[in-house]
Amino acid sequence: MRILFMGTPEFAVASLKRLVEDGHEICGVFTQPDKPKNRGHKLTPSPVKEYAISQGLAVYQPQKMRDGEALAIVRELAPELIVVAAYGKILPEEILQTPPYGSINVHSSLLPKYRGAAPINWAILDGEAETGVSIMYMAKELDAGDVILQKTTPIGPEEDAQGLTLRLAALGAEALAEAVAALKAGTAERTPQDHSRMTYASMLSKEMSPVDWTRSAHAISCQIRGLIPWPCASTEAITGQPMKLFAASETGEQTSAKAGTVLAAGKQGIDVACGDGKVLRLTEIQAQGGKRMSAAAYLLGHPIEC
RNA sequence: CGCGGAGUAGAGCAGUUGGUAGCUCGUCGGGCUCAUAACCCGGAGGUCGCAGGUUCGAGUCCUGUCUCCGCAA
Repeated sequence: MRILFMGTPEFAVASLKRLVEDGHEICGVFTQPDKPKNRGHKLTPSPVKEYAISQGLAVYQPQKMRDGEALAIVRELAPELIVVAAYGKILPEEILQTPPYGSINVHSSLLPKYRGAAPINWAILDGEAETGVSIMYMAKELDAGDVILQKTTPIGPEEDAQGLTLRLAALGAEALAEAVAALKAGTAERTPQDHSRMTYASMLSKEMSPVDWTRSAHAISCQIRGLIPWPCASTEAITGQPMKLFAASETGEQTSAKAGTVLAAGKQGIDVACGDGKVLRLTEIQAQGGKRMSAAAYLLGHPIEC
């Protein structure tokens, strides 16, 4: 099938790659314009752009979607189908309706839950037991279109958002391949979402980082895992300075110590008392100006008395 | 040229006003113990990111360069 692909981050690369490998004709790739990122404000191309170029695909990076220019490009490319995966721009209906097969989206949640920008993170933050991917037709309202198919996967008790993103990217590519095949065969289903059950996964922000130790050990574990790789949970409870938290495990032990108290610091990690009387063991951390490292390694150079 | 921090043993860190390179852990050998992530004794392991410069002498001061990290985006 002749497909126009739109996507930006690493998550979208898996889907684009699958379409290429399945032998579809990718007539063009839309991705966000290169942005000044990192130190030194270096102009950085998106992962999708890098992959597209490596495959010799035509890349388009329109600044605006509504000034007519993007629409003109789409009409000229004349795709049979538009596939969108984490593109990061809202597309006007004129564009969505241009291809004969319409426009479909790879979304990393079980719609109607977690519409919006950060569905993977919020599924973990909320302590969900499972999540998945949805392939749906794109509608005017964000992530509200009819669903073609979904795939479900359990969330591991120690899994963080970064690892889950990788798994969902692969699962999404798999689902996308099936959906495109079904569309081509004319057997694609079309199930409207139950809009009364929809939830919205808002963008993450740094304000979500500080750990409130009066919450339960499990809730804090979810917070740590859900905010990786950005903005990351942080606490000043250990040294008085903000410290990023990358991994922790619930020990199951009970304590009567006040929430936020450091109970022990050793090879296994740093044990901190939580609000529900349980103990959370921090195992991977990053001090200011330092690298991400195991709690044990950190303690070798920064002894903690307790 | 957005602001700032850091490169020293396998890992994490210290190193004062330039003067024999240290600590904790790990590792290797030996000992103790019913046993252990415990304890005791001993050993190995570093061109101090790289390249120049100042000096009798540079981990330390100066210049350049590479890499990494935090903030900001």
